[in-house]
Parts: sequence; structure tokens; C-alpha cells
Amino acid sequence: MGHKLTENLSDTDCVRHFKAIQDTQYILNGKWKVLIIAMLAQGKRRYLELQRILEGIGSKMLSKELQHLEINGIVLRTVTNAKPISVEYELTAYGKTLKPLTDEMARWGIAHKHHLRNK
Amino acid sequence: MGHKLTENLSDTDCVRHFKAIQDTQYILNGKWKVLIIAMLAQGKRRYLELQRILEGIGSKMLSKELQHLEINGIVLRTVTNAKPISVEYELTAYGKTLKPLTDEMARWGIAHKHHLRNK
DNA sequence: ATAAGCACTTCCCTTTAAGATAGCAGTTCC
DNA sequence: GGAACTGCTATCTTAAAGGGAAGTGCTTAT
Repeated sequence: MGHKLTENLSDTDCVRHFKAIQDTQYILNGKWKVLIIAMLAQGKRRYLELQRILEGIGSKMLSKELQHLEINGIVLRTVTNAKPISVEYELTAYGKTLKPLTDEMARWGIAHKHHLRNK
Repeated sequence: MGHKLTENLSDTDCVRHFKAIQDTQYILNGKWKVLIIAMLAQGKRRYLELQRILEGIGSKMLSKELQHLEINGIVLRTVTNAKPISVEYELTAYGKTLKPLTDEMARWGIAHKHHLRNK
């Protein structure tokens, strides 16, 4: 049943490829995680700062998503013992490895807007 | 309020960046679309072929997702007038612009598996 | 005539994601 | 002492995503 051999992965490779994509999707899943990561890629942010910039997110969502990302080693949570208590979130070194992905999502989204405009 | 100016986008840029990510997420949204695109990146496929390789997807999902991708110009659907009717799906030129993204998702997923293993 | 293959569509149901609203604990400021 | 700010958590409800099974329309094979 032959398309060209060179442009197809074997079935086993194919399954491995799919599993990998699914693993990535598991980490980034939902409406907000990529956005949170993209924000934190620009530097540390505090809880209410995140909530303000991510317009529309509720506290429940935000804390749930941050916990998910923390558990998976993407985000680091630090409580500073400053006068008014404050909690800072930032990407871990590992979290930063997602930057090419979030950048590519942003890049494609921008290209997509141009594409729609010129149709 | 100053992190280094060079590593932060302005608020307006930030919003534009987020909107772009959201647009991309809209196109790729759900459990199956990225997988379908990754499959079709390897070449044309027929409906039942897709369903067989994407283990677990139901006919309803598959046709819904394919329609969504077709409407958005990612996928091209062709009915061949062969003896047993067959329908072929492939990426459009525009759909192929998503390859860097799906590749990066696969790449990160594989790296992630290694990361978990070495912890 | 019957059966089987392909590409779907329809209907119904369960699970999950997301949103709105409220509340709480610990400061600090007035 | 009351209000306000920060960082949450809990509850309740709604909306959307996803899955299973069955059925449709067409064609070819037996």
C-alpha cells in the first residue's frame, strides 16, 4: 500500500510520535496554561498580577492551573516574607524549555491573522 | 515596578501576543486535531485509515474534527471517483505551515519523557 | 438476494471544563 | 474597629467536549 517510503514513519514510530504529542497536550491542556507560561516567560509575576493580565480568569482556575504547572515542574512558587505577604511565580529552568513552543504558537497565530485578512 | 525593560513586552504587545496564542488554540482545540494534522503531515490518508491509526476516536469525532479543519483551510478533502468510493484527506499548503508547531509538540513530549525518567 | 465495505450522520448519555459567587485568613492602614 | 489588600479555597451551576451504538446511502462482490 505504498506511498513513498521516505515520507512515512513506520507504524511504531507513528505511535511514539502521537504519544509524545499527547503528553505535551496533557501538560498544556485547557484554556489557560499556555497563556500563563507565555506570561511567566517574560519574568516573575505575582498572583493578582497574573489574574489582572489574564483577563477573565477566576481565582479558582488560576490557582488550579498554577498548581498543575507547579506539580509538573514547570512553575516555581515562592512566598516572600515581605511586609504584605506576596507570592511570586516564575518558570523553572525546565519550564523555560517550553518557550519555543509557546513562541511558535504566538507566531502562527499572528501569521493566521494576516492570512485571514488577505483572503 | 521595574524588571529589566528589555525582557518585558509592553502591555499592548502582551495582549496581542495572548490573542495570537488564543487564535492558534482555537484552531487546534480539542483532543484530536493536532494528532490528525501530525498524521496528515506524513501524507494523504483515507477516512478509515485515519480512524484506525488514531486509536480510540469515534466516527462522529473524526468527521467533526475533519470538517472543522477543512473549514479553516487546514485540510483538503477529495472524493475520488474510484470503484469503491473513497475520500482522501491531506494538508493544504496552509495546513503545512503548522508542521513546525506539531513537530515541536512531539519533540517536547519526547524530551519530557526523558526528563521524567531521569528524576 | 444477501452480505460486506466505505464514509459518514443521528441520537443519547456521561464526563470534564469553565464560570459565577462567596468566603476565609492574615496583614496593614486609617 | 472597620475597611482594604493579598492569596487563596469551596460550592454550585452551566456549557461544552467526548464516547457508544446504531443507522443511512451508495457500491461492489458472492
